[in-house]
Amino acid sequence: MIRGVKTRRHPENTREKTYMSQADTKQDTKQLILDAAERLFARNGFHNTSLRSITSKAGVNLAAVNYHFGSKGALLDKVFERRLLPLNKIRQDKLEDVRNSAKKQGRRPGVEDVLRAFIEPTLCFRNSGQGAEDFIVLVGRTIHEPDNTVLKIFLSHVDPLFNLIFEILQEALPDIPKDHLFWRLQFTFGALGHTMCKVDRLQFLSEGLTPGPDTNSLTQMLVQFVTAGMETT
Amino acid sequence: MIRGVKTRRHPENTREKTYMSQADTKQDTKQLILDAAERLFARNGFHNTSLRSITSKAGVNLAAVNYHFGSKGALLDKVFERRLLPLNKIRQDKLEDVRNSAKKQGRRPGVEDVLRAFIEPTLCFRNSGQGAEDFIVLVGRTIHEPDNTVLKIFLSHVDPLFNLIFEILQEALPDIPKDHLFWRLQFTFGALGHTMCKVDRLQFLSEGLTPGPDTNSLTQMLVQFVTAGMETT
DNA sequence: GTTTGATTTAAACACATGTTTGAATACCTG
DNA sequence: CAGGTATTCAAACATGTGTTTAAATCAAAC
Repeated sequence: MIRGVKTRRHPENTREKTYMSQADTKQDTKQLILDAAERLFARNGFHNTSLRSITSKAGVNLAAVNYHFGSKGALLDKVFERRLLPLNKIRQDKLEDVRNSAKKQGRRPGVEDVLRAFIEPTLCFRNSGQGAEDFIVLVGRTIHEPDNTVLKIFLSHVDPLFNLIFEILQEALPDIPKDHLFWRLQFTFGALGHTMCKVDRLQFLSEGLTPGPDTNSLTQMLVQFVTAGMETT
Repeated sequence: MIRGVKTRRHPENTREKTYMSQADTKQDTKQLILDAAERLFARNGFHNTSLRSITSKAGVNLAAVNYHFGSKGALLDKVFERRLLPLNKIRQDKLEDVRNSAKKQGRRPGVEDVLRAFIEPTLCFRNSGQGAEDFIVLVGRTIHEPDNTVLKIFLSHVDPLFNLIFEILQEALPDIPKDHLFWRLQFTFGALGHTMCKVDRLQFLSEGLTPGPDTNSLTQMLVQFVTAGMETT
């Protein structure tokens, strides 16, 4: 947990959950709040979303957020955690697959493989369940979040993964100076984050083109783009 | 002006500025507000910046913002306008230089030239005067701004330029499908916007490397990266 | 049925927000 | 100086914010 969460009657903090058959109901409320918060944070931003709009969308009482999560910031933390735990597992597994199968074959990891291992699960996560599209937009935006409190909550969930892909990229491209590689990875994160934000808002340019590509071809386009940028000499 | 700005005693709306020698003083106050707002919007975001923090940083009265600008949103509009008018002029001129000198020589515009004509003035704008660094961060963040009101204010200033570079890119790469080119340009905007945000916050990854490159080498790295991505087949 | 603890509820709290007001002040014109 | 306008100022306004409280409700345990 990042920020000191004010907890007095927070159920998570009572010694033991004595009555567990109430779990269903409580999980329901928590899920409803998480779902509503995810969507509203993604659409309006953290600071521009009120707890009242969240709870009214979720159909629960205003005090439920502070009761179940402790604070608005802790709620954001849980919104990230719920999706990022499984997503990061997938990305980490794929990245280490690329690394290991290269090592087994006595060669360097392929740049395109590394980038795809990171990008594909991220973009495909959109199609992985209700509300997942909102979450992807939320993440894409949080990368550029001005508020440091919000940014730190997010980074605490993705920092290890960012370090991992940076390591493997160094193995894939040992001849490119480390600081160059660092910035090329930043360019990649920028392109990916932007894609995550804009993928379902076709009205970016004033002309009404861009019928909105499917996830697979978008992934392919992005991987191709950043691979070329990463490998150029 | 984008949003309906509530104006009752707004000086800009009086028929004529009869007494012009007060312009100095008034401009002072407006400049002070613009400077403070630019910095605070960049650091904390639009919604997380209060008019009270702006006016207290500027050393002026709280009511000055509504008096001189009409509303908080109109202030943001002017913050963009002040910097974007000259910056867009430079970028447009450079882009049309590339286009025209190619046409004169009877060849297609060079992809790297096009991208550099857009990226170089943007990143170099950081070094162009006091507060310009803040503005660059502000723009980089606004690209991903959740709030539609804020986003529209920004887009109204950059839309023509985005269309121009898209046109010239199509001339430079006529064999690449239009929708592919569109997304590659989006990837480029994403990478550029991310760079604008992160250029002076070295603490992105947990390791403390990245001594912060100078603007020129960063420009070179980014242009090289996106050129390769744009040209790949 | 009574007790016990978890959860929900309506109300309030304390404070921050953008905006507006009317009087005071500053400044130029005649 | 007088007259008039532009600007500043302190105060208030109306509303929205995250959080807290104490009572009410609920479900299982004994």
